[in-house]
Amino acid sequence: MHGTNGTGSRRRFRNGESVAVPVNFGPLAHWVGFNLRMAQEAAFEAFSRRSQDIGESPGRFATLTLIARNPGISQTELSQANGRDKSSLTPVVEDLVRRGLVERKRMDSDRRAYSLNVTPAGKKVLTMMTRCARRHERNLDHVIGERDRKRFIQILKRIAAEIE
Amino acid sequence: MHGTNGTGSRRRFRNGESVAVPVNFGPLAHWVGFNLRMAQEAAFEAFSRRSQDIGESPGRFATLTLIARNPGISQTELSQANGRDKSSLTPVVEDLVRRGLVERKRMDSDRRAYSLNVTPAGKKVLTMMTRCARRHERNLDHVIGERDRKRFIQILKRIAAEIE
DNA sequence: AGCGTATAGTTTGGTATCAAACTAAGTGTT
DNA sequence: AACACTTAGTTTGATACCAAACTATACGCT
Repeated sequence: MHGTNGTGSRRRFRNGESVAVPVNFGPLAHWVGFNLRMAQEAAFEAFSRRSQDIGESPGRFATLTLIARNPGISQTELSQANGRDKSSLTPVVEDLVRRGLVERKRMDSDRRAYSLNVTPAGKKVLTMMTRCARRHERNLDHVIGERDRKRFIQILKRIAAEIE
Repeated sequence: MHGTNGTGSRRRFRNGESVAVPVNFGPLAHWVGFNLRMAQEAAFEAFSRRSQDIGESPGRFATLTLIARNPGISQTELSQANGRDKSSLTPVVEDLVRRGLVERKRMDSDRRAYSLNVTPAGKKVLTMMTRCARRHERNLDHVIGERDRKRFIQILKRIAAEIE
């Protein structure tokens, strides 16, 4: 950090002197939408850095966890649970299969659908990813504070479920 | 809504009957990162739909507000306040200028930098966008609940500022 | 069985984003 | 003044995503 000044100030000239002037966020400062985005991106970015250490991307993590917890899940079900369009999943699953972390076979009951399962190799990777995610979560917990945590998550869940 | 079932269940056969089986989210259910992402995306998506009504994109909104509140701000300062890379801003500002909502001129003090200002036409658009955003916020407030709102935003701000 | 409709997954086209390389202008040191 | 270094903004290349069009099954109705 040298030339950067976070997200909170800018340089302006005021009677011949360069001084730090705080950025005026106007109504954004009090609005949920804006702060939700900033928080999400900061958290994502932090997790991204962490998961680089084990050579994985954050997007793979939720996907692999959901497959592991729901053996035989289809891609459409998976995409819904994961909150992404099914078309976004195509390259992700392709990659996981190519790397031998996930096995994919046609369902007997519906030959259109695939049945996804985590392989033993996938389970090993998932264990590492989970450890990494837990460290990240501990970090978040620390920022949030133990007594607000539960309530905070509840509100997030309500927003995801109820907003229209 | 017909074939969809939200993000909470999947169809499975169990003794000859197709029944709804809840998706198992495993540790994701209790983790901040995952829920933060789901909430942010739901809120963004809702705001996206709203701002379509007035023919604008959500990304333009924060940008225009920040320029209006900080006349003469430079693109780099703006990108930092907005939490985006400066290169992401190039096409956005280009578009706002092209549509006559923002005026851009070189700074006298530094000929590399641009000085951004909202035009009268831009102010008109911003007024509409703000009204639209306020409706969205009222909706979020309703989901969050008035007594938790302040604390909730505080936590979001802390995450954005303190996570590493 | 045959026809129309619905569904699972892929493909395609477009947008938003970042990171790194680049250009042009500013700053500092000698 | 010459040189290296920094900084503002753009360009380029890559990734992640969505929405709509598409292909192939599957289902439902007659």
